[in-house]
Amino acid sequence: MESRCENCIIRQFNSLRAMSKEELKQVSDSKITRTVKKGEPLFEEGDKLNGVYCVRNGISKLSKLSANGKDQIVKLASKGEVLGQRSVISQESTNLSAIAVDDMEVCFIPKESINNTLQKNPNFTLEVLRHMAHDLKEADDVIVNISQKTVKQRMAEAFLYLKNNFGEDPEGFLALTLSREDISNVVGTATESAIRIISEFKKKGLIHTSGKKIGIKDERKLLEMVEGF
Amino acid sequence: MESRCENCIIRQFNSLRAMSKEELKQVSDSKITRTVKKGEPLFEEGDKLNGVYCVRNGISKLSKLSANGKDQIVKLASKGEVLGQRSVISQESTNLSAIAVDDMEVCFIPKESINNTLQKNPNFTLEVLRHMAHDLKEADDVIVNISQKTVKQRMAEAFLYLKNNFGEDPEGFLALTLSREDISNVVGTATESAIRIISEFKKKGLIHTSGKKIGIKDERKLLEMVEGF
DNA sequence: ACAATTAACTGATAAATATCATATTTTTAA
DNA sequence: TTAAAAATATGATATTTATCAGTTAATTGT
Repeated sequence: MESRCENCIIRQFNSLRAMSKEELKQVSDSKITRTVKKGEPLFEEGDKLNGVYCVRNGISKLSKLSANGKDQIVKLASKGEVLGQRSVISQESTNLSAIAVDDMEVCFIPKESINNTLQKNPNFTLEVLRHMAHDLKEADDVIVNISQKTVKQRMAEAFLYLKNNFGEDPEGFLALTLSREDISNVVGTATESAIRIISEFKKKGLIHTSGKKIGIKDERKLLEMVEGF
Repeated sequence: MESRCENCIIRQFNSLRAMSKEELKQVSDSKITRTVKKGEPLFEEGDKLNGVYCVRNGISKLSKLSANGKDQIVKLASKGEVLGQRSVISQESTNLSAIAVDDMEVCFIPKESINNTLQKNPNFTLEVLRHMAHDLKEADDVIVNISQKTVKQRMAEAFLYLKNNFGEDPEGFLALTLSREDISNVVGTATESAIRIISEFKKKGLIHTSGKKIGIKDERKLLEMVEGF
């Protein structure tokens, strides 16, 4: 199970690929592989992080608690994503909680290895910067979506997002199964509203469900709905 | 009017301060100072940027057009901020428009100077990274605010934000005067709703107005409103 | 396997917000 | 300076969304 970063394919998907052999070796020697059970936190809002987490398997939700007690899910991170980077870079406590949605396997990399490389290897820093630029662009899109689209449109968008990013299982259901509450926290609405819209979409033949599993039936119509037709 | 970056105090407020003398010299030689009149764009959504803009004076709104034809203002940038960085770094067209809210004075810095330094000076890259980490954190906060707070709470927050970031004029009005429409685009609501809430806040003695100028009268109560009391 | 807990669902209603219509004020440009 | 255009303002109403109350279904731990 335990293995060397140098041989880890996951690395190809994130900024660690810009590390030199030497640097990777150091990371590999200091990293700790950890499994996290569904529902358990990797870290929580306000924690001081002593390193970053590289996701090898499973999916984590990044969320922030609001004053009224509801969580808002800001991002769903899967294989290859590095979590906690922002906090380590700005040397502040995290503003987000990371909780496993699936059973996860992650590598913890102490911040020293990261900071060292950030200071010495401009390629690595630039690579991290590019990733963060991408995240920021996505965050801007989320802001516009949330404030300008209806809950129904955002729900449709969420289903398409889940299909495009996490795929479908052999029976045609979304591979990532979220609870209704998690869905409502992604979309930013009340859980009852999310459930109601799921029922409505089902009646209209846009999706089908089985237990908490949801499958997309009419992608075209969902897309039109997102666009506002 | 025209001056050398080496002597520019604005630089202290942004990542350019991490540049070496040599690098600054190159920037200074290639930069172009430009004035932008109120309402004119620095750049528009979809443009390919050939460089970044360093704000010397005035204020710019960064916004994104949504499908329903409304703008969402994602950020207000003032003296010292560098605009267009993300686009230059990720080598994509911008996802935001930058439009002058005030008369502005900006320096255009060709992307070559920036990219050169990004590749060679890890301190500079790290500095840019830190700024972007900060922006990303703020964006996350905006997402949570928009999805979890009422329009009234966000209006109250917007006024406090304007006071804290742009200050007040001698008569106690917010130094940055935005149109009602711009305010609604910051908050993410219909213009009529924004106007209605301004009237309500006025009646309740939270703010006072004179034409389009708005002044904060009861900061404490506004704060309580943001917190949800 | 089953009681207990939690999640999913539905209806009724209230609250928040958007939209449309229209009046008034302010700004702009000829 | 003044007519035209744009921005601000307010009322009436429709729509969207949240909240509360209660039911049914699914999960979990023993």
